[in-house]
Amino acid sequence: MLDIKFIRDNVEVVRKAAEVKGVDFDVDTTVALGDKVRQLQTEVDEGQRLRREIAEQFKGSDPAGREELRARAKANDEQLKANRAELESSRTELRELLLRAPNIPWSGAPVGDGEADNVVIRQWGTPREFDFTPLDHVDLLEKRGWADFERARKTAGDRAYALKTQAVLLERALHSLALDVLMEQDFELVSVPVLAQREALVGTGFLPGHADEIYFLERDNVFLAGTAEVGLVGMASNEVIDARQLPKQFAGISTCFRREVGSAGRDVRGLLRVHQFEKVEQFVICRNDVEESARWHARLLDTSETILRGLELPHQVVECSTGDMGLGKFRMNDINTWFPSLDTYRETHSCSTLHDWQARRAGIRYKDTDGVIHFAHTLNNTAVATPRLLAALVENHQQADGTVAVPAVLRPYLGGRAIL
RNA sequence: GGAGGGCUCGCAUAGUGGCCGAGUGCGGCGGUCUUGAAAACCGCUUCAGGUUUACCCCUGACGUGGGUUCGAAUCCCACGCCCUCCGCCA
Repeated sequence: MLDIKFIRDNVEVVRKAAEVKGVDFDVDTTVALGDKVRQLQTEVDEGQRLRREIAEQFKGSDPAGREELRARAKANDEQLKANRAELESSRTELRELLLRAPNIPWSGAPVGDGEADNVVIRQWGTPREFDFTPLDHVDLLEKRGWADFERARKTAGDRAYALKTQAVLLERALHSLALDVLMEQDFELVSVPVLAQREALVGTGFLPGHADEIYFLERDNVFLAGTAEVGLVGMASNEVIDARQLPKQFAGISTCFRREVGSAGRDVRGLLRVHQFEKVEQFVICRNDVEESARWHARLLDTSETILRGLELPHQVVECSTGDMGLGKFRMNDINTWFPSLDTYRETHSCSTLHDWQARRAGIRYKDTDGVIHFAHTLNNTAVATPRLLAALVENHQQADGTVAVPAVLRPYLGGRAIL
């Protein structure tokens, strides 16, 4: 969400942002509606002032005066009621528009329509040369008895999976590693609720606009969150934080649910794209300062890269283009990890800076040392998301006999074993 | 699911139709005093919208929404949430 005042003062900047992000946003209508709301607000304020004035005169008036005051109050109330109703509907309409206002993207982001325009900005490691024919993760996991897809589908339907035996431990090891790395960096560990009310999803920016991608439990009027970010934003929402408590760093761990309707038929094999997965998410609330949030962006990205280096997984960091980054992002960097079976890098992490776009929706504010209240900046990045990363791990570290070499950083979580 | 109690300024509370956007205590912030600290004393201490360079000023909010009234924290209705007990349950 953008401030209506900002839009009013930066019409062309906003228009341009909508254009490069490929989103439909009517700047002129929004500004006009904003002016209308302002006008109505002034009228309502005046009507209410008059109402008060009449009430105050009432006590000191004689019976005839009181009759007159009653009549004046009645006439004023009718006008006031009409204005109020119009103000409320206009406000609602304005908010609907503002919720679809694009954040202004970073000037360094490649301008383009989508993923194809993303640019690789750095790379770590080189894809391994196998001296045997490597299996893809599905074959490998099934060969070892580490996953059962077919039976899982009996329960959960398409894209379902069940991890078994060593894969269960390996998945937990990945999350434990992520939590430990983040804890060392003073992130507060939070296991967040995954049931989310509509407001929490509006606050994060997933609604309106991405309703199709989110599971909704109609009977209870709740959604299933697609990321711990929802829970973390929800927990911070509508609060004023003491500036001295910033930055707030959270490591949110949760199960994540995604309908994947837009990707029907894509990545249907194995663990690449599933409806339910486990993720440790980095989330930061910091001051409304573009330099500070830029530093945090770099740091969140570095933490994920560090984890991947520790896991000895070749990966690329990508600068996402304006068309790929989404409505609310200022800047987005994906990390794509090498998948031998696909002969390509696939997204395993996504690091985003939202400036105050999200904080404004969710009402995340802080009181500065001078007493002024500001909307905060928020950022998020994946630390570890399984089973996709698990699939990359077993594919990259498989050996000819079907065993999997365990990177040194994971061994402490697996009883010291070097091979599974 | 059943029964009862409750929702007021960070916390605890006062306030049953105008003198209440709201008192008191605690906490927090600033100051006086002090070598420093504590104590004591003084002052400040919710958020949002409009207007404004700023100050000021105006308006709204006592869980939410409606109603009664010239006037509602206070009366009425509906809803939400919290707590306690019973039942069920990981």
